[in-house]
Amino acid sequence: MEVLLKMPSSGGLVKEAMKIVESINCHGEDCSQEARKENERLESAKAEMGRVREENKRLKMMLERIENDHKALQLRFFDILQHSPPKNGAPKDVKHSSSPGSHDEAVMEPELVSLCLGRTSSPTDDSNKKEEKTSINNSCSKSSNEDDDHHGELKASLSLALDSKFQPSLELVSSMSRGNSLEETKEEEGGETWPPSKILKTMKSGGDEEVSQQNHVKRARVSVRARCDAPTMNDGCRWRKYGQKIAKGNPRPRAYYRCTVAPGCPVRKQVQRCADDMSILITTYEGTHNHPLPVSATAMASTTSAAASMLLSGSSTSQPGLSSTYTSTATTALPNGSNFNLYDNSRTKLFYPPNNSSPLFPTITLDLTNPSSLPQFNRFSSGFGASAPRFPSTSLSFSSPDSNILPTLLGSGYNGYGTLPYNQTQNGSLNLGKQSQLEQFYNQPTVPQQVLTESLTKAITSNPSFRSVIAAAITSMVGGNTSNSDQGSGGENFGQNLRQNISASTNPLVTTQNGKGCASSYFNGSSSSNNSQTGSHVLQSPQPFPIFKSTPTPTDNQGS
DNA sequence: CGGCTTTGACCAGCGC
DNA sequence: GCGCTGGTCAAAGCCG
Repeated sequence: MEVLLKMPSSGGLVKEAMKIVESINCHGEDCSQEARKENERLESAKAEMGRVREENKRLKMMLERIENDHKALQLRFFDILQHSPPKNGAPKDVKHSSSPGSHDEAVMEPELVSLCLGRTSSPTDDSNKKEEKTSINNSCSKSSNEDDDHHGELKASLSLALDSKFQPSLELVSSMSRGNSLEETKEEEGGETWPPSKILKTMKSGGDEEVSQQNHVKRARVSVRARCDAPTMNDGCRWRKYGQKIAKGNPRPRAYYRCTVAPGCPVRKQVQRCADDMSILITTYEGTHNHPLPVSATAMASTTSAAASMLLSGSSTSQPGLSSTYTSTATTALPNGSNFNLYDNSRTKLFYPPNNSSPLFPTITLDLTNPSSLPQFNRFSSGFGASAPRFPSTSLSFSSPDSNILPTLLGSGYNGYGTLPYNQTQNGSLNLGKQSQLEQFYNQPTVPQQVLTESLTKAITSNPSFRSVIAAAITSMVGGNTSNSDQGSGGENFGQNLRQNISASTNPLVTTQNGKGCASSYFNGSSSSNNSQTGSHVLQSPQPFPIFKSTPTPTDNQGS
């Protein structure tokens, strides 16, 4: 693995070394001059290595600091649990969320991956509304907890893992639920966030407890913009269309789909063409799968989960009065976008739209249409269609040109909550969104590649299941588009190498894709949307996702 | 026949 | 209260 990770080395060190090796073989009179030059190169290489060492040291310090933060948060979490009166045993659920009832669900097929989009609540009893305040994420926690009981299974919960290192995330949720967020409180007291009352009725009458567990949880919407000629994106899940509407401001109808992989799965998606560019398909995902996902669906699920987690993390930490050590220092100068710091160097950061007074359904947008405009953080997504957004929208860019961001990301402790294995650097994971950063990072001539290599090697080898997860994630980022030679060699090679060698490289997204990718053409230019949405940040992936290929959906639900 | 799509109706939230 | 809009339901029809 280590060798594989080192393969993508594309930076100056390797080149320098090659040149030095070449110089050793030189013959003739120019050798002395050449040798002098090579000496100089050697010196510069040494200097660079020194810089790398310093960087390494810096990263280690950062990691230490994050671990300390984590421990503090963990202590704080337990402290809060002890001091707050238990609500129907909810805290206990947080700690030990595995229950006999959930066990069956958690026992998954080896090729299934449990993915949680956004946050979930406890799958225990939908009538215990209060319990949900403290048992958010339990459903995913269970999966992760079960993971411990089923080593070797290809499972990856993209939400809260019960690894102790994830505890701070629970604290964040807990803190938020205790009333630091007015909106959240109102939401919870109102008792209706998602699904709507009708759905609730249906769920209750239908006796599907799994579905109703997700009530009252602030839910992120993850909107994916991608060029796609097909009616919908093939994200690996099975969807059933249950409605279609003409949305205001967009002549194209909006189609509503429901996940049918499992009978009671609450996950919905909305599909709509962009009003300004009909070739852009906007798919908005809502909810959390309450069932194992086929591997083919993990790429999208992991992507959306990562985005949702990022969004939710940001939204939670931005709540005024939040009794968390996580504070927002993100600066956004939107919409002009010249200043957009996702993170600072100290703590988990959020990127939250300035206009976030009522984040009932915060939306995060993954803009996969414009990988070429990396410095553009101000690419505003229309969110969903061209209609005025009902909810504040957050869009982020996966592709920051700032190489400094990666060390921050890698050690940012972004495992705030809504955690994903991808986010857990210190837990041997890598944020999916950061994956792209990583690719960029690799392309920087001065990056400490060895540091990264070691970190990644450690991360990957420390967690067997993570190997498969990262493979799926990387596959989703780079796997399906090997033909795009102009997309940065380092990261892509990295992904390819991983994809070819990691055990879970059987991702159907890779193996079955037939070149009908919808996102093969990139959006270049800024005409894609009028996107006047205030405070939107766009997640842009420098790599098109292989999932955006034609879907078997026979009918064109986008109308014409 | 089962699963899916289509489509008009219905409902809830929100702003005026 | 009314109208607008988004979201969902459910009957009807289609399809393999």
